[in-house]
Amino acid sequence: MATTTSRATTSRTTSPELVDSLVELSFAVQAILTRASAHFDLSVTQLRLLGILRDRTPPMTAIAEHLGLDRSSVTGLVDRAERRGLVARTAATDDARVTLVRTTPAGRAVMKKLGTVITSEIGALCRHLTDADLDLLVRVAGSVLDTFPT
Amino acid sequence: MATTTSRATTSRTTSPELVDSLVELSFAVQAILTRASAHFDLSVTQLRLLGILRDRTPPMTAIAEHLGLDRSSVTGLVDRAERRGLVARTAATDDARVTLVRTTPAGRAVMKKLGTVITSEIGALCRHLTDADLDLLVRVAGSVLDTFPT
DNA sequence: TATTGTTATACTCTATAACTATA
DNA sequence: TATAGTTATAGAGTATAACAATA
Repeated sequence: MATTTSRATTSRTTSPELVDSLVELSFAVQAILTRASAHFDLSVTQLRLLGILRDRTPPMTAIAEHLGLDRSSVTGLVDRAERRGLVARTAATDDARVTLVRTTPAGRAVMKKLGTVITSEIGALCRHLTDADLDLLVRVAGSVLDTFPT
Repeated sequence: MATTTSRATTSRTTSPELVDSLVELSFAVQAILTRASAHFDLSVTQLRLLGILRDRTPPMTAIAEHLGLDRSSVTGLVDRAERRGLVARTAATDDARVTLVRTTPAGRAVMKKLGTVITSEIGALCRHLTDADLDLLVRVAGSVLDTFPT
């Protein structure tokens, strides 16, 4: 399966090293996010929710699409965040079916603190990289994400 | 925040771009793992369990340490995997308290297929990178992981 | 009829606390 | 006493199916 005798010029084999590197790196970053969020009694999903609401006030359905979740899952997610005073539901004025979600001041305060912690931990993760490697990492990661169908 | 007038020579500020790049990249990889695992009715946690057992037959406690979970969580994890015929518990001969976990042929077959899918998807994620950038990514990711206290 | 959001239900994942068996 | 593993319990996260309200 790894060896293709005749293949298009645009195709190439993917090395096991690349797969392992990216997968392990993603688990390392996720571990940082999990630990930092837990410090504020949040799950990574709650962190992502607050991240989405940082500069938006989207309908429930838009949140579901962003997170790749079913709408019913987002109902519970927002329920729990709202119960803790981190977000608030508001009715849309133009369409009575739509519920908009926004962060509360408490939610924004938590995100600000969390951002500081996460930045520090990511910095520690990369502490042995040269400045040149850091720049390249940002460029390459950005290049990957730009062409990734989210 | 970006300008620090007095700081140690070993310290440096971490750019928001670096944090965003690594976090988003990790979510992209996790999304691939989630989708690929779901294709075989597995969670990412079950995938990690099978990954650990690829070349080991560890005690329950070792699995818990590897995954950063409580031992009781691993009990349920292995229960569900065993119920599906993917792993099997065996008694250790030297210490009657210890339970060893191994993959079954069915578990190894699933992992083989999953590996193919994941490799393909990671390859697609990186399809726009040059060969030089791929090498860089592997080298930098490896460098980060080598110095990361897992 | 189609869309938005919720509810009911069920399963996985996870932790804490208490327990059993063994060392 | 200490360690390995399980059980009981509780809660978060997720999906499917059915539903109400609105478009």
